[in-house]
Amino acid sequence: MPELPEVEAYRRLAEATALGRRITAVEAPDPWFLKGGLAAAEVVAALVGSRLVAARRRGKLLVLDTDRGRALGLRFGMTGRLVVDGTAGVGRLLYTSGRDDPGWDRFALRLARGGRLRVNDPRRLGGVVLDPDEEALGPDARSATAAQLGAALAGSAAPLKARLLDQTRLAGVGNLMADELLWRAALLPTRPAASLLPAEGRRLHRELRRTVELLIERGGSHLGDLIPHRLPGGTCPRDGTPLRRATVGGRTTWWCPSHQR
DNA sequence: ATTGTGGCCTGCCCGC
DNA sequence: TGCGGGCAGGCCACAA
Repeated sequence: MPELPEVEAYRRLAEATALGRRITAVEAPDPWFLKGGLAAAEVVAALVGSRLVAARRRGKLLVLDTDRGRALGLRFGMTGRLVVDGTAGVGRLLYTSGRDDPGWDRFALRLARGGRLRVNDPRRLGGVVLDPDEEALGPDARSATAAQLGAALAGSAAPLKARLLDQTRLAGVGNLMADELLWRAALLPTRPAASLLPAEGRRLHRELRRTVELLIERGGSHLGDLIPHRLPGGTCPRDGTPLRRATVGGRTTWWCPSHQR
């Protein structure tokens, strides 16, 4: 599903194909997809006639800046895909259809010379905002320093995984990447966030950086080494131990009871 | 403030 | 063969 690696792929797609192009029209057929009471007419007034000048990402939020100072914020939920001129930002997403049904196009920008930038989202869990509050998000997981990661975990009795998923503390880690990261860092998801020893904190930061880069390179949050084994009967690909499954931080969580401590 | 829970959304998969 | 129930998780509202 769209976590940091997928949204980074969307960002690169938008940057490569849409920058410099003028917005000629806005298609907003689904009022539900416009968040915070936003009206389609407001989006039209803010964007039509302007030109896309930057494609940025913070966590799972994609921000498209225009030359008139307004910014479009796109969220992809669990099943949202970005498609520009018929080219999709990623191949497959886990937990969703492989089809590209036009009826699932929830929002689109028509671009000069006949192109289209659209969000195709079967489950409608994504959304659109104008001038998103980027400061409400924590530091981006790709560039977070060890000190920033430490601050995100400090003083918290919540499960480590819950804190990693808290987008206001650290932006970009979703459920699949959290399981992959903790498996690689050999840390139990249920550990109190503030219980990490200094060496464990350094290890978590090192594995966060590595995991994010690896999954961006592979092209998806579901392309980790643990993820294929997150199934009933699955075993740890490192040591063969049967994986455990439970709900942690409100999400289905899989881990190796042997090497994750 | 912190932490946990439930609901939203809907395509897909499993068992009957 | 069709049907119904459960499942997936990002995000938000709400409660304790």
